Amino acid sequence: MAREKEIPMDSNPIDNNNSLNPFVLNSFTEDINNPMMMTPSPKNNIDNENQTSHETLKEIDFFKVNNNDHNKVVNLSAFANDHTNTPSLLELKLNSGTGLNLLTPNTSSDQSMLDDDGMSTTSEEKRIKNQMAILQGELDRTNMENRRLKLMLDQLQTDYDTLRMHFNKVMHDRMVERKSKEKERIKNGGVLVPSKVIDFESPPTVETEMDLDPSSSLMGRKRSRDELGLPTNNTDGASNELVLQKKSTNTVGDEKKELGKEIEREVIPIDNDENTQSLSPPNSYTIHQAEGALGKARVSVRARSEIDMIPDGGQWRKYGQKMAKGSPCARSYYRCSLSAGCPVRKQVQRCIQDTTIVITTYEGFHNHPLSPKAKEMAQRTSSAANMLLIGSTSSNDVRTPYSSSITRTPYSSSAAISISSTLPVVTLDYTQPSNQLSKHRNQFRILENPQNIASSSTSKTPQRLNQVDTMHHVLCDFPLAKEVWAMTFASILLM
DNA sequence: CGTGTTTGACCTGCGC
DNA sequence: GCGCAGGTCAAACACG
Ligand SMILES: [Zn+2]
Repeated sequence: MAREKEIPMDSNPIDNNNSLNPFVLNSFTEDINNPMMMTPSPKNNIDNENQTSHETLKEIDFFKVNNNDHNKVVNLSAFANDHTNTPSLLELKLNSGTGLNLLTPNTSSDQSMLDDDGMSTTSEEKRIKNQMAILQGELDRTNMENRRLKLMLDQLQTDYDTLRMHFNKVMHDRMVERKSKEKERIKNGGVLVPSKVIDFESPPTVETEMDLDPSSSLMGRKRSRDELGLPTNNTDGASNELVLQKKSTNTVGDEKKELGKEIEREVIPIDNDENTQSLSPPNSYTIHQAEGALGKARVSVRARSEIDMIPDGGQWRKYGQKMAKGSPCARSYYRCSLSAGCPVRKQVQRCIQDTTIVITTYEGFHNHPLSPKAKEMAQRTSSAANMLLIGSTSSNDVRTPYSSSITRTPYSSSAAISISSTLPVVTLDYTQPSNQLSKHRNQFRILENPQNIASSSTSKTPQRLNQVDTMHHVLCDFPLAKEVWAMTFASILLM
């Protein structure tokens, strides 16, 4: 079969460093049975490219969407040189989504035809020219479409940046306000905050100390994303500064002990409008973050995976393994080995109830920039999402039926994932289908001080197990832009 | 030889 | 103080 060439569809490919997911105008739907469909499979395409690298200078994947969504998939491969002046042959195949399925004879075969005939007929030339013209027209159209999509991407990015900046500003204002309030409250003695589930559809109460104004926020210290224990997200527009409120959750007697040891972070809903949920954050969630004196942050990720080590772009060195009590599965301890002295650690353990679920818990902040690989991963789908997507079989589509739930446990349970102490854990749960989550929307929970819980349920394993079971309690939903919010939650630890 | 894994020993916090 | 369990250390080992 004659060698194929591909036409450039866009001489201005989207920068791979684009912080948004590199949409891949992926692969045509293949029709193997159609002899006219000469475009090879993606794999073959790559092979072909390797073989003819001098001809096919560049292949660009613009958008990558759900593999199951073939109708929306367009795959464009392109020469980097100016195709408009390329007299050589062309195969352009656009899939059914565009209604295009254009194919012209191979150059060589054309040439041979001409040679065979000696003198080419004018009609033949005209036919070819017509086809070229048609192709050119389609090319132009496709280029226009590419530009339009790229503009949309840029616009999205811009909007996101703007929103983030606004969010940061509001958070900062809140922070100042809350700090002063907090000082006063500490002066007067702390008040215990009971565990409570708040329904956002109910009117807010003063008692909850939650600010339900979507535009409101709290604020905490911000840290470089590169320091995040989780793989950082380097998306320029994704420096999601979330909200933090430092609470005095204890009685005066325990105050000294607890102060500086625990910070409770509350994240306020940005947008509760269902119509804008594609870019909306979870309605709300709260996060206990053990930090302060310990300087630790912790995020637990639940994802279905056959392998224990979910590829998160990080470089980890195993330093220990233990058989957790009551669990047939060993728990592994890893330390970041990207930089000497990096305090970031992670634990990997399979869930007792469902051994297909891998629970990975990250702790601490990196003291170094992340590896290019980790950054790249973060740029593409965000590292968090990348980890989370493991279980959903390779789809990068933000429209996957999987949602993540985010919750936090006031302390780690030995049943599910046991990390020392009573430090709370932020849990990203990507093991449940979204339809199981939807009913819990608009809910979040304020949990009481971990210390209080721990002391109130002393060594009661059943309760602990129960706690783990309810770890699935859904605090938010990610109907569309789950990657965005995975990044957001990953960056919680930056504050 | 550098890096990562394995694994028994050791440390620490907590409950009794 | 003792025992238990989680977490960490570090020597031995494996591997490229
Ligand atoms: Zn690190």
